[in-house]
Amino acid sequence: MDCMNTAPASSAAAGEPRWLTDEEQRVWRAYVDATTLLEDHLDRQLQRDAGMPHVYYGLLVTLAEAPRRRLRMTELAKDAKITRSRLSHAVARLEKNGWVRREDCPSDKRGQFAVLTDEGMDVLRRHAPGHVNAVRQAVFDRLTPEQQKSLGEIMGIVAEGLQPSEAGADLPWLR
Amino acid sequence: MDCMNTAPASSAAAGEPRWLTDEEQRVWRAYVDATTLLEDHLDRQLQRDAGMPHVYYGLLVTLAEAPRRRLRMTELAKDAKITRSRLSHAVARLEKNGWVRREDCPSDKRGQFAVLTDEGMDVLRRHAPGHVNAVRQAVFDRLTPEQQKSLGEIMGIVAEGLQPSEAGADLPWLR
DNA sequence: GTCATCTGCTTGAACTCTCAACTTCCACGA
DNA sequence: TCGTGGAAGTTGAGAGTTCAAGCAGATGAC
Repeated sequence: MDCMNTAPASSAAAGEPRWLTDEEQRVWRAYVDATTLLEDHLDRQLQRDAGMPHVYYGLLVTLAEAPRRRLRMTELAKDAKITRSRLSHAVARLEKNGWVRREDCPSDKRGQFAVLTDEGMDVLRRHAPGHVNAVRQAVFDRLTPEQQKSLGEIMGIVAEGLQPSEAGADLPWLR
Repeated sequence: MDCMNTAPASSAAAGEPRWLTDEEQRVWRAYVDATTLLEDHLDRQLQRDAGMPHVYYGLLVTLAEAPRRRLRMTELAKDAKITRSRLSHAVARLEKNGWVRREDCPSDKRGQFAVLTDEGMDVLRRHAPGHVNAVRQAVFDRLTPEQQKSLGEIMGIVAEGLQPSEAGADLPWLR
């Protein structure tokens, strides 16, 4: 049985679901395979060379790009597309490494800044080339310019659809 | 500083790395965001409705598609693009749920089959519609046919490049 | 002011994943 | 018939993630 494709013998109560066609299924399989392999590949590369998983590296990059190399926890979580809980644990770990430090927010006593330390910046500088290289080899070097453009558009659309409403985030009454 | 883009002040020893252009960077960011959000979304949906993460669901699907609903552990790991270790743990868990059972391989005493049970099949039948629906909503309903085709091609290329040499797997002397 | 509610962030427990052994068995050559 | 090396699979410990609960400070109604 093909559980993405074939309709079950007896149709479900909630109306016949729209199964994936064979072609859609091939696309989906390719997507799942590629993302699994790639995330695994990058995690392994960064873990080996820089001693942290890909997500953590992304956090450091985001901080490096932020003004004064600091971001409120919630902001950082939003940028990195992870939960605040996950971020809390992650920052705790990065703090142990000395790559990030927490600072209290003066204007809101509940608030915390995650701040990239100089040491964290160094780690980034040291390992950025290796990471970029891995990304290049796995993705950009294999795609034509048109495919790269396409990929960007497609992923933009998918991300857009899953964002907790980026646009209109300050217009909650419209949701 | 922009650690995927900007060259550091002092060039690295191993030759100047080829940094990502602004455009490449936008594409990569979109990719990471979309895949993070989507995997998270699917994990959450399946965890809530079916009580298992997306990867585990994928294992059940793969087994369901296999002849006699069974696959050698190594085969299953290869199909699902995960390590044998990870699979071992996963199957242990699925076995506890009664969705998969292990069987000895008669021709190779080291070998194990993972077999999808009837109960496992039922779980799949019950929750396939919800999952397909989630995938549709997040991906296919948002893309034009051309974009879907593109996505399939691109992901195929990326996956191909990261496979432990699918083609030539039986020609190890060429590696 | 004060109470209820909301927001920002953290915590601990349960679960999952990784990595490096380790066990068992197969294959093959001397 | 031994080894010896490789393959199949598992294991345990440590790291990472999730989920629900929790605390403390902000906010708004009255």
